[in-house]
Amino acid sequence: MENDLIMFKNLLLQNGYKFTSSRKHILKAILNSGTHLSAKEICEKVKEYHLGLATVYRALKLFNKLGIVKEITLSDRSYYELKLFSKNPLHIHFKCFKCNSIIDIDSQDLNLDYLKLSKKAETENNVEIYDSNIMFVGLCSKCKGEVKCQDEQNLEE
Amino acid sequence: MENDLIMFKNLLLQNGYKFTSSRKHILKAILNSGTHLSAKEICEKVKEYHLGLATVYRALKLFNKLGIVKEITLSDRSYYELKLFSKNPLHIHFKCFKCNSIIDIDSQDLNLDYLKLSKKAETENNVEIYDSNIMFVGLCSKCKGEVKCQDEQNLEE
DNA sequence: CTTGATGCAAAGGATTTGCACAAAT
DNA sequence: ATTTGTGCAAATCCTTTGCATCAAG
Repeated sequence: MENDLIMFKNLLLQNGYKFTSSRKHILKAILNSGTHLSAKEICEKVKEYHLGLATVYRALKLFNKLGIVKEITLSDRSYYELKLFSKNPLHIHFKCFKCNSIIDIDSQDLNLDYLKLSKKAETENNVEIYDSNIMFVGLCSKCKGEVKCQDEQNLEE
Repeated sequence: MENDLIMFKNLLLQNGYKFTSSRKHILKAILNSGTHLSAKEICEKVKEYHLGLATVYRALKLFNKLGIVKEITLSDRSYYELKLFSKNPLHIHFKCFKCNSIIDIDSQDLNLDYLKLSKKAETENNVEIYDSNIMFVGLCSKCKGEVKCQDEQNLEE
């Protein structure tokens, strides 16, 4: 079992939760994907083990509570991505309204600015910030020039 | 009729949409509130005119398309707030996970930083940013010290 | 063994849609 | 007159829950 998985196992056990095979498979799916997945997508990735959607949701909720994954909500769906032990614990998301793709904006520079902004907001407003989300919406580099696009729906409407 | 309303009327007409009394009432409700409202809350505010929820949703979707309102999504609900002609077209939201209140963080300073961040992301990633959302999650100043809170649900769980 | 976890199906809540009717241009 | 908008209820989609059963510690 990979190192990360062992850490997650301990984290669960230390908090009084069981490290079941369902949870292991779900965790592995998220670990291996390296991106944000919806509950349904995760269910797809582990379908060989026949886990119910409800189980996936319950596991994700738990992982979110333990800080293992981060939930990002978008219009009407939620996506989950690795948060703990991730190489990029903090990052900015960009959503293209034309092709609907979501990309991670990762630059040392931007993340630093982001962090600074967060700290400033914290002190200026006398609040305690535990988490934050930034989502930019616009046209991705591919769609900027194109007239046609993989998802025409948003254009026509 | 207020000035803003006339502008909205023209905006609708110029785009081939009708300026119906339903739309007027919904628009006024948003204008007068000065904050973010859910579809249901808006429906409540205009209940004297007996508009169906579906009508409210349809109007909000249209207003969003025309850039009149901004849709912000949170966990599983959507909220709508004035965007066009608003005094604060861009601002940072903060959500307290204890009392669930959402507050607008408005400071010249922070918004400037935010804008800079957005511009930098745009050039660095070769994308076109049309809109953006920042949401911080944590403890508001009221809840920071308190043990008890108006919404206990989130504590117990 | 004991308690927490799972599967299934049913419930829930937000949003959308089909259709006949009403209202704006 | 036409075309777009509305109301209602039904349909959808994502997510949660109840309950009997199963498996981890």
